Amino acid sequence: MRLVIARCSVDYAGRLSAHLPLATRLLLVKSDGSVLVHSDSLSYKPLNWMSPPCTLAAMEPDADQADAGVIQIWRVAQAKTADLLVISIHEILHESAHELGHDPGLQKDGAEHHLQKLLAEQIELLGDGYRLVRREYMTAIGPVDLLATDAAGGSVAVEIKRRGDIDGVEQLTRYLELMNRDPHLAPVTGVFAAQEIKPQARTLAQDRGIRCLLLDYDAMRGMDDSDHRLF
Amino acid sequence: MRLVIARCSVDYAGRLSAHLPLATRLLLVKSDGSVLVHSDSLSYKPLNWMSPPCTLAAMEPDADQADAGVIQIWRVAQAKTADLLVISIHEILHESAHELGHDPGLQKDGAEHHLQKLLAEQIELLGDGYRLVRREYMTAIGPVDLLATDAAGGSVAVEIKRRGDIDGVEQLTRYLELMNRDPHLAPVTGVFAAQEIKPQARTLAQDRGIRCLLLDYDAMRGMDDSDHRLF
DNA sequence: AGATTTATCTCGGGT
DNA sequence: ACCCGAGGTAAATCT
Repeated sequence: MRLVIARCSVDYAGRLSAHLPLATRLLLVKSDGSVLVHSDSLSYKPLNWMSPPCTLAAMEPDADQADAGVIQIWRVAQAKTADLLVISIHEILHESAHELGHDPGLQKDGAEHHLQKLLAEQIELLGDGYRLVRREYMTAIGPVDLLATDAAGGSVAVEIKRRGDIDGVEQLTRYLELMNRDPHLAPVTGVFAAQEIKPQARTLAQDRGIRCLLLDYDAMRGMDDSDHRLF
Repeated sequence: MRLVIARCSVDYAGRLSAHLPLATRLLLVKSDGSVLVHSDSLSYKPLNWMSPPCTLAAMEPDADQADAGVIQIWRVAQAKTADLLVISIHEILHESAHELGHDPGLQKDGAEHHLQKLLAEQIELLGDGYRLVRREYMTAIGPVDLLATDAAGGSVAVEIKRRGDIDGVEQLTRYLELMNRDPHLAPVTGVFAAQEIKPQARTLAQDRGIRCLLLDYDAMRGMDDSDHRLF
């Protein structure tokens, strides 16, 4: 990622044509080549930008442009469409480059993780006498979301999804098959917990003796006060 | 504007709750207090953000957080709603602040101007024998987009819009009324040219003897080579 | 992969 | 002030 603070003007020609007069702005060049032009205020979205895939070419200004005070031209072209972003740089006030690495962050599995955390804290939602053994219980083929014990002390594997689909049931089935080979755990029963369970998934689960549990996210959040005392 | 490259995790609690695991990201603090969290790829929009008006408070981590490697906590609170963004900073790799000044903002009317320029160059789209008199022909109540003459030498006033609406027809009607009082110009006929003309506008125009002309922006751009030699 | 729906939508214009 | 619709919509989800 490259950060450049520069006095520049910007022209965009594509689905519409737009122009940004000369001013000091942040130019943000991401590692995929995309470019964002940000001002110091108003809104999370850039004044102008180019989405990947695109190519950035830094060019020398021609005589006219140099006379007008331009020291460098950035030409950002979309790979597929004819969209073109041209940044005329008059002065560079700051420039730095940084290696950020890949970002693991997706808020999607954040929600699923949150659901997992909430159900771990409210394990009684599985039924009376249930107790949590551990979250992310590791097996040879991957972590089971929750491992618990029922009132009789039997092992229970819980797979948590935001939307329960057939492949979620298949996944849990593989875990159960493996875990039931372990004499320390067996017999292990399964619970398929999700905010929404598709009819096909429910049918498949019932056919395999897996219990389905609908989760009420809002109610679970309401029970949990950690949202209100977040740090 | 403050730029911070930091290893951090992010929690957002508001209309939804989301979590970003520990990774290196760009934290962008604008002068209005708003905060943007950007990763190095994918999308022009931040992974997470807080819109103004909001307040940013930098806090010391508590004992547990310090043990987990947190060196600073940013707490960004929305002024009106209960939205809260918490950034747990583990390491700061870069930090700089910059004074950008006010941004004059985006000129979006560029499309209409571009359309005017293209139609002026391709005035034959109005019909055979048409010739351009001038762009932005000045009248007492404002400039008419194009003034032309038809094959018979009669005056033609052209109003250009991106989306042709009723008020565009009204505007042209006022121009025509005024110009037809000028013995040097009269009689003046009207052409309402737009990429898209609303049915109501078309009906009104026809009722007033104004001709409607649909403009094919892409075709007109294709005819014009100045797009290809933009800089 | 293409179509459809959502969004902490944003942003403007009109009433 | 609220309502409505477009967006260089972008991005997630469904088929």
